[in-house]
Amino acid sequence: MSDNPHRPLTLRDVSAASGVSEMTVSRVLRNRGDVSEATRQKVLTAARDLGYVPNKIAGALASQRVNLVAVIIPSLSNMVFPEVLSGINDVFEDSPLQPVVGVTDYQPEKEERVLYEMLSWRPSGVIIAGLEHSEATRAMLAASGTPVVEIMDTDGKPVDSMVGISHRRAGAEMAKAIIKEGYEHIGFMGTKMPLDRRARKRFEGFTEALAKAGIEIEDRDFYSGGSALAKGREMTQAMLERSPDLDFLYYSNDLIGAGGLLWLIEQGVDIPGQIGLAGFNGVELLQGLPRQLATMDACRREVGEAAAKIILERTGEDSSGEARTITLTPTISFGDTLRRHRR
Amino acid sequence: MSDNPHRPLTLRDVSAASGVSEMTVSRVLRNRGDVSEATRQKVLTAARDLGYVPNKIAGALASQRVNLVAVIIPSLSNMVFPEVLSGINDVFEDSPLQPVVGVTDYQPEKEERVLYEMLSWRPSGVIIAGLEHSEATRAMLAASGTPVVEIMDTDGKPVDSMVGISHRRAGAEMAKAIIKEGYEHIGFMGTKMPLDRRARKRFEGFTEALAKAGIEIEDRDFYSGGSALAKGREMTQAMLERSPDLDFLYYSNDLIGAGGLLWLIEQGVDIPGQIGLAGFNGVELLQGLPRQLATMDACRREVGEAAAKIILERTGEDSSGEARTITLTPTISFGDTLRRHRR
DNA sequence: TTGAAAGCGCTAACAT
DNA sequence: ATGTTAGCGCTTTCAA
Repeated sequence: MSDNPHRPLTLRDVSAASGVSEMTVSRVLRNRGDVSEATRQKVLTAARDLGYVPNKIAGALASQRVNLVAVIIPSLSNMVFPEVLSGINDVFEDSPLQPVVGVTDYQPEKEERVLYEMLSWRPSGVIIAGLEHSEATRAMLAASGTPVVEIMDTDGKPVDSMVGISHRRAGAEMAKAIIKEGYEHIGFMGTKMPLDRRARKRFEGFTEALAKAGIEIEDRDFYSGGSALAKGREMTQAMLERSPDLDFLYYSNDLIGAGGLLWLIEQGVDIPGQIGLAGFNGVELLQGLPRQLATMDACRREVGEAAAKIILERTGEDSSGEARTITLTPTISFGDTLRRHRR
Repeated sequence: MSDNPHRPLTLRDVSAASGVSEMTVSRVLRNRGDVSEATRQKVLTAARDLGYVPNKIAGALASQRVNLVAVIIPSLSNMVFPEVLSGINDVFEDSPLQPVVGVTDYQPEKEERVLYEMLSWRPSGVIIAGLEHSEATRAMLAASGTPVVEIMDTDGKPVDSMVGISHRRAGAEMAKAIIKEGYEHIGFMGTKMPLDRRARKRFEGFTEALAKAGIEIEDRDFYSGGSALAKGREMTQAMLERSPDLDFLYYSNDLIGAGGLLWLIEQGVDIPGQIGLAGFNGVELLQGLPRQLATMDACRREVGEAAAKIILERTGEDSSGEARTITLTPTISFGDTLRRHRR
């Protein structure tokens, strides 16, 4: 109750227990330099017996090397980012690097705080979602002295490297496909998230491409909160009551699209004849619906992998590679809700 | 190209720029001790102008205090853990603590590695999923000298604190509800994951409760990989072809249950009259299906919140509170697939 | 192959 | 209210 009952073990303890200098113990534990097999075993045994866990805080301070990579994303509840993370994880799996995740809830101020907090641990790299950041955030990224990869979007100028798709172009491609299939009366549904810049870019690309074909969106609606599937249902019903002439519904994400799809099936609507549908993201989870929703893959896993690889290559011994830009190309999957031939 | 072109800033730089001692700069930046408003401003201005970001590695080493909490979970791709995380995040939101997430993919050896890695950063607390760990993992947890909360399960003996539900009991409760509603010919479908101990405990609780009523599971099947919704569909079809007399299907998770539900609806099966269905998890995402699947909430968010609160209270100035056990009680939601009255 | 000394950037503890 | 000194636990560098 008086003296430290549980002082954490240090190299010194292992050194004492094994009769080997701290320095040599350190070498053994890091597999650095030449150590005789005999002392090696002595040290390893002592460390194991004591249950010694090295202190990376001290190690990092002394060596000026940190194996942490900051990963900053807007959300986890959203199917998309976990998949990016899993791509990152896979690439770092057999490297010394370790991702540390921070979540911003799509709030620029929170992004700023989270980044500051993470930079204070002097990570070896930063992977951050999006290209739009506060002035201060951009300044911190630029001054961080560590490779930065902005992901998920390539419509803009990165601080350093970037990996993603063009959401403008994704929206435009979908618009072209819809037009090509002969649909003309188009409605749009999305989330009420002014801060989701990527969704907005998609929408802009979409409307611009329609405009070029002389088509305008005839109805639109935005939701926030609640279960996406249920919202998709409700919004679809409401929109079709309001605008019964629509022949195509473009949803900003697959989940609300699926809700709409389920409702339309129940109503006995002919899909994709009477009404066509498309979502966005290529959510694998939805394979197994009565019909496959048309969608466009956001290349989430590939984005994560590519970003992690960039950090890896710019962190290696040689290091200092150039800033890179990788633009992935999403492909449309037509599913059963976007017909392939004109009527 | 020769001299450090980008030496990270230190307190010393801020000290020099502001003409205030390092110690006082440190005090200002941490809001500790009395500092005159005048010097305070000088320091803050200098720090901001330089773009100084404190080095927490050095800070942590010097103060022997780390505001990191290790959170170790099996998976992110699975709807359930992100929700636990978000509960944890919320509680830590306005505290100095910061969660750091590690993923084990349900592999005990990976759990061991991840824990070791995280303990080497000397976190202020550990939140780890499950009660079953390797010998070495338990030893590390016990010796960590930091509060440990094992979450999601309370069927077993914790190293320190635990928060969760009894999966045995959850399985048993569902069995009782099914029996009470008059179903007698029961099939089970789940994931082929011997390492998901919680799913297994649910299954055991389920079969034991059935056995007490003299009922045995008449068919069972397990899947791995692929889209859960699609698998639920396929397995359900296969099982009913094999065992056409079944009148109830219990699924180990909501997603495969939803797949089964969709298929049965398409087949025009009378639900819950001819066949009843239930899943597990209370996945909010599924609100919006044509029918609401009966399920049982795993209290994911609450578990995360409670665990974070335990860490918080045991980390506070007073600290050292006792180990705690919190058993949450999941409730059945009957939805539209588990009838409320006997035929 | 092994060891000794110095110091990473910060904060605790003690002056003043 | 501010400054000084020592040292956190490790690694780097240099010496033996």
